[in-house]
Amino acid sequence: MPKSDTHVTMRVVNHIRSMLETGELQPGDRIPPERELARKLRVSRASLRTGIGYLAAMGVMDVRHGVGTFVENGPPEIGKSSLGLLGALHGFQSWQMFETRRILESELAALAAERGGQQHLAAMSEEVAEMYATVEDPIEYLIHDVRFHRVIAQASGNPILAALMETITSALYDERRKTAERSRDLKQSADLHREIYRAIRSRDAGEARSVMERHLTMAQSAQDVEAAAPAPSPNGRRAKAGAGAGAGAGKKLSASK
Amino acid sequence: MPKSDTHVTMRVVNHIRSMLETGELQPGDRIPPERELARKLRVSRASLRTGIGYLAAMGVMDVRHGVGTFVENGPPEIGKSSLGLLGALHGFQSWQMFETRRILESELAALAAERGGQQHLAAMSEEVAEMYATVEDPIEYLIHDVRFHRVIAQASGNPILAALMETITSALYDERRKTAERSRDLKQSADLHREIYRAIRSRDAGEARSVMERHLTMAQSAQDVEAAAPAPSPNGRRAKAGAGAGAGAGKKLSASK
DNA sequence: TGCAGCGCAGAGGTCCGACCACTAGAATAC
DNA sequence: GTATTCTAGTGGTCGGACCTCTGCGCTGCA
Repeated sequence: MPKSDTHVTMRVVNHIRSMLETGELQPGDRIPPERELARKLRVSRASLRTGIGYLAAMGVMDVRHGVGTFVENGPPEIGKSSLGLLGALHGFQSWQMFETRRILESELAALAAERGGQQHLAAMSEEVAEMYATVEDPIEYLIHDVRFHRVIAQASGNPILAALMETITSALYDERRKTAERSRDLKQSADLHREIYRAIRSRDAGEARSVMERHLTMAQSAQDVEAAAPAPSPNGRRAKAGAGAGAGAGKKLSASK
Repeated sequence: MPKSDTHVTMRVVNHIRSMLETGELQPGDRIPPERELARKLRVSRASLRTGIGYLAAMGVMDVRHGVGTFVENGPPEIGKSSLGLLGALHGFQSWQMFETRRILESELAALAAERGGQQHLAAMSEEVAEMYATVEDPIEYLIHDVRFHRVIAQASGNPILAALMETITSALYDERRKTAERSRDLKQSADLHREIYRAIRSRDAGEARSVMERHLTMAQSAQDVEAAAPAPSPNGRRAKAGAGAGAGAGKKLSASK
């Protein structure tokens, strides 16, 4: 962190922070224009922008060119866009991301079984049905797959865990999407999701956890196999394979919103 | 985030990013002075600083006033300083953080039991001994407590999980420190840590997981009690404000650097 | 009346050039 | 030899000009 409490830019961050804590600023709210706010806080516009940029980088603010700056409204995200950079820097491996995901989601499923409400169960059921309906369309299938897992995260009642899962998942998303196009056995995958749903519905936390773990373990090995296999000719994209000493982990994950 | 590929500031981020991926920049390396780099990239110094600020906010760069800008060298950190802001924004609850920590650390302990090396076991043993030696000094004890958990995280062999744990832990650190001063039963705590160590040493993943979970559950309830009972300063809101001129998220905790 | 298009106002994005503040190491004084 | 001061270099802040984007009211044609 390049800031301390003596830095001018920190004055901005602290100001916004306190406004957040006192509820003076609510999610979705718009903050005053930069020029105006800068005058009010007695800082230059440049410094103000530094502070806002810091907050934006952390997913607290949402800056829209030509429109204004708003307090982030969507679900919490923790370092979502940073994982790619960090991965390149520290050489995160694909298996480490999968392992993390497996752990998080397994516990998420267990918690969902304990705390999930009717609306969550209904949403899960819906997504499972959609998965069965799209077993022939990998792209569409993936959408419902992601949504299913997201509902579970919400059902867990722990937004922090949900945010962490979202972080990992989005980093893995690009790779998943590449292999998704040639996925097989979506029927089998849908069956597993259905099993997870049933375990959660019957409030069986242990079962939910173990089935989720089985599902993700299978998904990982499936993807490993498909990623290692030579990329099909019609698809120009090259599977990443094991690059030598380079960072072998998440490369390009979307940073746009 | 507020950037897309057309933005000038993104050119900076992408440039650094690619230098990271190709290994042209290594952790600890210093990047050229702002004025020079700005000229080289054909962007203004202001834009360059915006990009660097973005990277710094994510823990990729380390900017030191009067010295230079470096590629972060220490262990990976994911959104460490952001959790406080996000918490204020989305209203994270203390129990949610504890729950997350319990889950992460339990699995971390299990993985450490499976993969921990001799050096990790030695370090754990060391910290346990130090804990016993400082049962009368809560402040000192806490240092070794934190270090013990950190060693386990390293021993897990999964830097992503370790980084997530660090994120949660540092967010809890402030509260922990406050109650630490009036902690009792440190002997009992040390005993539990010793149990964890022994489980890991004997490669008993299940035992390590369950003891760790027990430890953290106890720690949570202990802190809840202590935080609720003696309230020197009655403020209705979450403990956070107060003391120093600058609150800020967890800062002085890192060991290396 | 309907609506496609123009144009303006306001917001963020970029740039410049000057100056301030901090750090580390060299130069100096004791 | 050690303590102090000076200085070069680097990030931090400033303010003010100008660019670009977005939203929306106004215009003008069908």
